[in-house]
Amino acid sequence: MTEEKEKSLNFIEEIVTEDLKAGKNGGKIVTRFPPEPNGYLHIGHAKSICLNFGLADKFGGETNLRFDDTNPVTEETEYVDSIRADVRWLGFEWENEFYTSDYFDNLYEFAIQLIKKGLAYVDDSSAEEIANLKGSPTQPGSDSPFRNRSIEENLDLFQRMHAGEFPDGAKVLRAKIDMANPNMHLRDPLMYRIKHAHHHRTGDKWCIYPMYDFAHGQSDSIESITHSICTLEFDVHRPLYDWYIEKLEIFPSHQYEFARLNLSHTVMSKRKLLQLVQEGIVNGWDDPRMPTISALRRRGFTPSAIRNFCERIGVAKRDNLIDVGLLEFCIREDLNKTADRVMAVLDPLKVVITNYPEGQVEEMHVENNPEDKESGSRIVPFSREIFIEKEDFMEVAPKKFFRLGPGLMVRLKGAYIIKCDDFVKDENGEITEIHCSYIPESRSGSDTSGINVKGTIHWVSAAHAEKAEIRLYDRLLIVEDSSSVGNDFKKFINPESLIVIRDVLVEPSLKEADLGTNYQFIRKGYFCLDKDSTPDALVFNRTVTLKDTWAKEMKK
RNA sequence: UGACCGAUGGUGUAAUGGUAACACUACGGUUUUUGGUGCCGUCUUUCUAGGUUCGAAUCCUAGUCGGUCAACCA
Repeated sequence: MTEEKEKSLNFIEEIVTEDLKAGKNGGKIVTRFPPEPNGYLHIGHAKSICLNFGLADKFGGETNLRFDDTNPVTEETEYVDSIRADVRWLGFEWENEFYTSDYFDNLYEFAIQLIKKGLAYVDDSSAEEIANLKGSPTQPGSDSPFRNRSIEENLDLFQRMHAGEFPDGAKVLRAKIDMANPNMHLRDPLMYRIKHAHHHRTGDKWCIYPMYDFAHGQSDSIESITHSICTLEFDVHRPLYDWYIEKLEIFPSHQYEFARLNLSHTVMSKRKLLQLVQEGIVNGWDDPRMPTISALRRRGFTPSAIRNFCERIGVAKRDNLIDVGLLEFCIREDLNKTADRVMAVLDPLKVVITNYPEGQVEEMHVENNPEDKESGSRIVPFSREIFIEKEDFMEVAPKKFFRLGPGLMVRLKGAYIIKCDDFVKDENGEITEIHCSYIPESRSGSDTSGINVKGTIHWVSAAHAEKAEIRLYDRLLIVEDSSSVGNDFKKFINPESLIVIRDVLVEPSLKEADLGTNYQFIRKGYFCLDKDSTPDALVFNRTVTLKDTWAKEMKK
């Protein structure tokens, strides 16, 4: 019985389904992911990546990775490399790797064609003059004095622009459409500008570069992209996208727009992210507080959790603000099933088990993951002196406190039940040490004591523990919707977005921790080794906390 | 004061003229050697006003609210 429930399609999948049914494009579907290599990919890009590659996967098509590199002054190879790595890490493989700059010759030829058709002209106006004549959304623009040059003159001028005869900004090539069109993008948009700049791929071959609008649709067309998917703000560009394709009489790619991802408690714009990096508010693009793919990776997120998140948030056209809690849910859901459990004590309190023989060490076999029976077990040494969390002991315990306090009993995870007999305070009234006795018959796995305890706590053996540094990460901003505070977002950085704890005590097995392996520190959250870690100085990042209903209860 | 896009629980997303549902959140219960996980349950929804129709979240009209558009950026 393969009774799979028909999952409803998003509106783009519906369009594709209909196109396929109608036999459009010979039953083929080709998409593309077109980042500009001027920054790092973030979770919003992941949504687009999952959409584009997912569509091709689902309908038997192909997806190209195309670097939209038409602006030589902002684009760099460093970004190309990081983007490639991020897309692969997310689990996608592209059919072709292309660059808009691959098409500079074609684009130049397209421009000549439009000039010859009397649909493009060279304008000597300055940027300011062009802006002034453009009008405003509510006010029609007016024609440039250069609008009616002859085809011959335009051809000559454009070729001389190409040949490098003019300085930057002296002239532009514009499409001749309609200066009074209610759509600003149709008011004789710029096609080419002069930039005597070195390009990361074409070097110094060109001194004129095409604008986005004159490059994107034609690049789609050259690659026979059937469904060109972009975000909502390009909706107003679509008439122009179609205009170029129509006038050039080339393969009719079509553009479809969806609402970009907005995530709560963070910023997503490249400009703002760059600001955080440049002003040292975070420690680079992969600072685990950033919403970039590289940061999420470093923080311990998995590709499948991110893909799952992108699936859950859906695809539609209305503006949205996704609660980062959903992303946290997705990573917990994944890691719960896959991450091995280990023990680490973040805020240690010494426990002496007074009736346990001095010098004795027992090797406890502790299961790695109760959710995965295949995961086996590991050995954790137990001895007379151990450390537990300070917060797991209270001198005066409230009624439902299932942990340690005078006379109270708990199970030490994977070991014995202990009972608190006494505790030691220093001159400040601070509890420095507690004394317990253990129940020898209660050893985990062979418990004949018949004692039932409510609480189980984690611990590490004092003589065997490793020291580590732990970095606790939390949401970047204290405001939900960063768009509500605009450029003031830096005033809302969460002061607790990063808390470093040194001298954390972790169980000895973590000495062998690998980069890229996720762990659950029992009762504390999911962690992974950070790249700053060395064999002598372990560093772990907290990916996300565990759900903590007790903490919630205490807040009431 | 123009053009375009949008509006379904707290947050997202479905329902494609025929019983408004799914996930997350919140809250309760249960299980548990993680106050984790699992399982069960509860709360909460069609922007407004007209119209078409036997029947409207869905179609039409108007309004309201939100977003986008005036870079030689993409």
